[in-house]
Amino acid sequence: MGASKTDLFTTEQNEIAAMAKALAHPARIAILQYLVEKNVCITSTLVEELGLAQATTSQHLKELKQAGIIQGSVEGASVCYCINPEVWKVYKSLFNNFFKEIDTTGQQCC
Amino acid sequence: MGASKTDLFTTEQNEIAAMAKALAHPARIAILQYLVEKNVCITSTLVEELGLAQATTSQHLKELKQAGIIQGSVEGASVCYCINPEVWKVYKSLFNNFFKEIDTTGQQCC
DNA sequence: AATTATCATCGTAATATTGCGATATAAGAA
DNA sequence: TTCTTATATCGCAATATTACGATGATAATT
Repeated sequence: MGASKTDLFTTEQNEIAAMAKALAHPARIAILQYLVEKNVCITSTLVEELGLAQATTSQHLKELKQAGIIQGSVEGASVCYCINPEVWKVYKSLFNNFFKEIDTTGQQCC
Repeated sequence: MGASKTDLFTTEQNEIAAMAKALAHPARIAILQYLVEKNVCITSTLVEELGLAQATTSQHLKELKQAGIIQGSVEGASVCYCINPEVWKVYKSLFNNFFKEIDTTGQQCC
């Protein structure tokens, strides 16, 4: 198979999973951290930064862009990427919500 | 390929990515939500709940257990799973940290 | 106009994930 | 003991992901 049975789950569950999937690679985490740190947008200094091939880096950027968490604008010959603040907030609040209530006082069998 | 080049990235980056990977499937999100809601530990009422085959459900539980976020204890013939509160907190704080500072006032090119 | 630099995309190889039926294992009931 | 119930694991098929070189496309430089 290899494909998730998305129809079995709620929209929210699928959304959270999709967001998590976008973050499920160290290179993509590294890209996001870099973009947050250098507030300024980056082209592909990232290629040098990451140590991955240009094609691979481009592919990871594409995934992040498709997830909506970053956006890119053409800047002459190069492309400038940066965090999409609104989507960033959505991610933030969704994960915050997800990890919120956990009642340790309830009975546990393990 | 299909395997990530983990050696290129920091331990933190690999950790966050690994955590995100554990959450990167709607069935696993559903399992965690169910375990949080029913504070009480569950065996495989989950199989009925999820609508996936028993083998598939077991596999997802295994992944969550390997990620450390849930733990299971044998309860006679059945197994009782529940959230691991400490690891849950680690996830919570790591994601919180990751999504923390974002300076929208900085100059942006997109 | 020709060359170079910066990306994106295509094609391909290696590996991982998802899903399920079938089978194994262990506990409890008949 | 034999049968049932509850899980885990094996083996397979379908698909997805990761990575890279090669090739395009476009903009800037010479």
